[in-house]
Amino acid sequence: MELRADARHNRERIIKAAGELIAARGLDVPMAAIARRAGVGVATLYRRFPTREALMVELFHDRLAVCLAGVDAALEDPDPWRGFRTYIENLCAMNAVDRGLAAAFLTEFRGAVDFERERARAEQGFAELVRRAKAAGQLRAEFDRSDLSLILMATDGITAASAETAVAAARRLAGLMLRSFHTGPAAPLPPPAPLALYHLSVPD
Amino acid sequence: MELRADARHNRERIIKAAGELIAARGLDVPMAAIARRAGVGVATLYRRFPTREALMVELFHDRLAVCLAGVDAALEDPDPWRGFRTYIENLCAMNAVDRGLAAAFLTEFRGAVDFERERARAEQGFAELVRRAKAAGQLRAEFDRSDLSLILMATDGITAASAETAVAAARRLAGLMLRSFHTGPAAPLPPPAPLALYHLSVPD
DNA sequence: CGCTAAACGGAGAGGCCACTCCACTTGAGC
DNA sequence: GCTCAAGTGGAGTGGCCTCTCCGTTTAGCG
Repeated sequence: MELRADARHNRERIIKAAGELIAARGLDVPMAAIARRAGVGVATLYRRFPTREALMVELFHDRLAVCLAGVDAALEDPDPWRGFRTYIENLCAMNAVDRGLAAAFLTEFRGAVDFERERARAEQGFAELVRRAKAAGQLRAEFDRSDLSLILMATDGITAASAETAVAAARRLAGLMLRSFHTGPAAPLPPPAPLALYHLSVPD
Repeated sequence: MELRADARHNRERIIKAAGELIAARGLDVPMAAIARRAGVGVATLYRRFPTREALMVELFHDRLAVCLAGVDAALEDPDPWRGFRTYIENLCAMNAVDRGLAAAFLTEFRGAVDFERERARAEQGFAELVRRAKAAGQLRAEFDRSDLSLILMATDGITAASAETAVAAARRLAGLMLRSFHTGPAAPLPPPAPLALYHLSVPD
């Protein structure tokens, strides 16, 4: 069934608003906040996306497309290690900026078949990236598929803790990981990131 | 003012319950759940700890003591690198098991002076550990104070994502970090951890 | 235009949370 | 063992969240 023009318009505004909010504030932004930012009522939001999860699938779809594009770009690099490295670096950088990106890569949606197919494709491309870098003798054999998840989750932990310095910290983390997985001499590290502590005021 | 015997008893039960719950389920367990597990009413909990933060300070105190003890133990190791390495490894391992530990190290309590003093002491001890390991030429000069926070936050991200495999993943992460900061030849890595994806069911 | 199905928004139901109030119970000093 | 301040538990309050109901508005077709 075709959506009416105004409905289609609102749908796009919702997706845009949700994307911005999730990128900035994390996955658990209230639905009401999304609706407000999109300039629609909550009912409209729920009519278009019957559950919170449905909205997430839609959002993650775009993120996943970005990841996939990154893999393809990396595969075109004639230098397998450089391809691998810049892919990891970019992924970490994007993850630090958009707090919904890692989730797109890391959550399995039971029932969203086309989403799952696309993710499988991204994983396959990444596997090829890994294979080539290993074959070139630049990526240690120790690198495991699961290490990508490890890196992503670790970056998540950093961005969750300190949003301001997240990009710098994520960059440094990526540098550390890459150095550890690289066979060659240690590459220079991105500068340390001044990570702030959480603050808690304890009243008397 | 002295607490009555029953009150003191309940206070201890509350601390015990809160510690167990936070270790297992993270920092945001409901106060009611803590009270239930301690076998007391919520009012009792709040009478003893007027705010959630007050309870946290109490809990973090113990955790911090553990960290401090670890630093002292590490300082006694005649091999500075081994001291540094095992300290990081232990910290990551403990952090993977107790989801409140990193928070103890990473949150600043305005107004809880003795807590802050103790944390400063832990940081100082760690700085000495770093100094020695660097002086021995085993820890790269690149290691920065903030990198400890980085490691802790990264471990947090991993344990938050997948509790079951957290210890294995934390171990591997620690291995990766240490390898990256070590001057010598690459040490073997802990085995990869099979990180599960998040699951989200999307209804039709 | 005018009609109507489609789309809309806001009020509200229901759940979970932190935190409080108060009528009842009990430890411990005499 | 009496007394009563100290201690207690559970019901209640108000806030925030997800998701629904329903009276009103509007796009778009003839």
